[in-house]
Amino acid sequence: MEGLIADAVAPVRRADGEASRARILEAAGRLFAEHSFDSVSTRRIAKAAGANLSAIGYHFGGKEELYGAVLRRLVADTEPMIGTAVALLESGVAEAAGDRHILARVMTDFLRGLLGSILGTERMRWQMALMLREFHHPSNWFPMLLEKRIHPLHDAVAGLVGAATGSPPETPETRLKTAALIGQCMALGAARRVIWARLDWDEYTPERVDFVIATLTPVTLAMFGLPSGDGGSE
Amino acid sequence: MEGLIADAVAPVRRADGEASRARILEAAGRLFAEHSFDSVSTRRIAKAAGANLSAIGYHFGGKEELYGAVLRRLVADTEPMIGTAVALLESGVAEAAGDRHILARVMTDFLRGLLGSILGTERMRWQMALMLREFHHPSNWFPMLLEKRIHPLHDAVAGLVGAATGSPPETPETRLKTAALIGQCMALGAARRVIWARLDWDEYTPERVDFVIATLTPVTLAMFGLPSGDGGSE
DNA sequence: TTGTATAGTTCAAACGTTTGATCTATTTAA
DNA sequence: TTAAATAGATCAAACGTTTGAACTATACAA
Repeated sequence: MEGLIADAVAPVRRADGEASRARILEAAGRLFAEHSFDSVSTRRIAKAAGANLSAIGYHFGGKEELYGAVLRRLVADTEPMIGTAVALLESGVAEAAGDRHILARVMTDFLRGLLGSILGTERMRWQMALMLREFHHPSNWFPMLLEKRIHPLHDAVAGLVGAATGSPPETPETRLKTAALIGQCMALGAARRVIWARLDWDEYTPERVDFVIATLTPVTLAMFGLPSGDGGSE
Repeated sequence: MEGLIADAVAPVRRADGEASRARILEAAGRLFAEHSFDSVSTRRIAKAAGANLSAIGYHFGGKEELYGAVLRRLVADTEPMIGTAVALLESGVAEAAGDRHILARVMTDFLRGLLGSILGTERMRWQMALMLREFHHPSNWFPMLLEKRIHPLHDAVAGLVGAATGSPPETPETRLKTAALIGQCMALGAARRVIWARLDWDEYTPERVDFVIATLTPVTLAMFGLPSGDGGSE
């Protein structure tokens, strides 16, 4: 306190401290996604993380703050994927300049990226479950998710949908179609057990994810009147 | 006990017994849908139902059995709607005999019925939330839901999708497209808070539900190459 | 090189509360 | 009198949180 300006106070920190904090964050994320906030006890998180119960209070302050840290971590984790998807959408729509074949390719690439992530990546899968739970039962952090994840992605996709339907991106109709498109993709992840039951699957293998993408891309293109890759008249 | 065959044993029951049982079932359904099974305490259910705590044990046996009764009630409640939807789909597809304008009308009617129920009916809304929770975190009653609700509806819709795409209804492709179609409708209910945020709404009024149906019906018809009502070439 | 102080971290134990379940009256209508 | 139904009390277990004592690694003075 009495020191003037301690130069670069040195974030020394014991190695184990940061590691156990990370393990708790990871275990809490998976558990909060699989079950709900109230259903998961701090003891269970601590046991799953191989950490002591009091480490939760020590590192995060309490259960609520731990949940907030999980959501902030989710936003940070999905930043690269969402960021590049948004960038590709915006540049693709601009580059297309109305060319429906280019728009179709942009849509195809977007679908492959989104569905591949939602269905294929194990980490993305439970993070998506966490977001869906926030949609249904918003917590104090829902506005943050809305601002940092939902709005940017929907705005970018609305640009594509607007270009494909010839409407401004900000109209209610375009926004609704956009939400239906993204919602359809998330539904394939959320209702995956139903899909597995219908197709006699027991998991999403990479081949099956490819099959989903290959099957649904043409119908999604058709939704917006975009030409499919195979034939395609202007 | 000593009576021979007590004629029509008479479901005499005290008047209040059946009523409080029903109130508990109703309150438990709403609470289980809004929160999760573990998050809702029997005390909270009893208070919400205006019943005594021991009435749960008396009428249902315990919390687990109460949850099962809620799901069985859900199946019974949705029987009329699902039943008529399935019947209309099957007779409509048969009647169409390949006529794409008739198929378009069948699809339009189906969408109006399903979206109207999912988005418009307050009761249907939380029952849908219950089913979505079962999809993500199946309980012992998930197979029952699958058999009585999912498979019948999906089979009927697959008949329509198959007729529209010219494929047999039982192919993996048709079943996947069917799941995507139904999933899209359920997503509009599950992610309703996101949609409200995007469209600056705070609830689903009947007019807004009509707007959703009017906006999404044409794109859904386009998904399967069915003619929209306005123009529509054969 | 020592000894001591300090900050970071882990740990077992205990806190007061709430959980689902159960039990014993008590009330009510037939 | 009888059986259905409610009310209130009680139980062990689990809940989130807090505590104080340990342990570890660094910082500083001798």
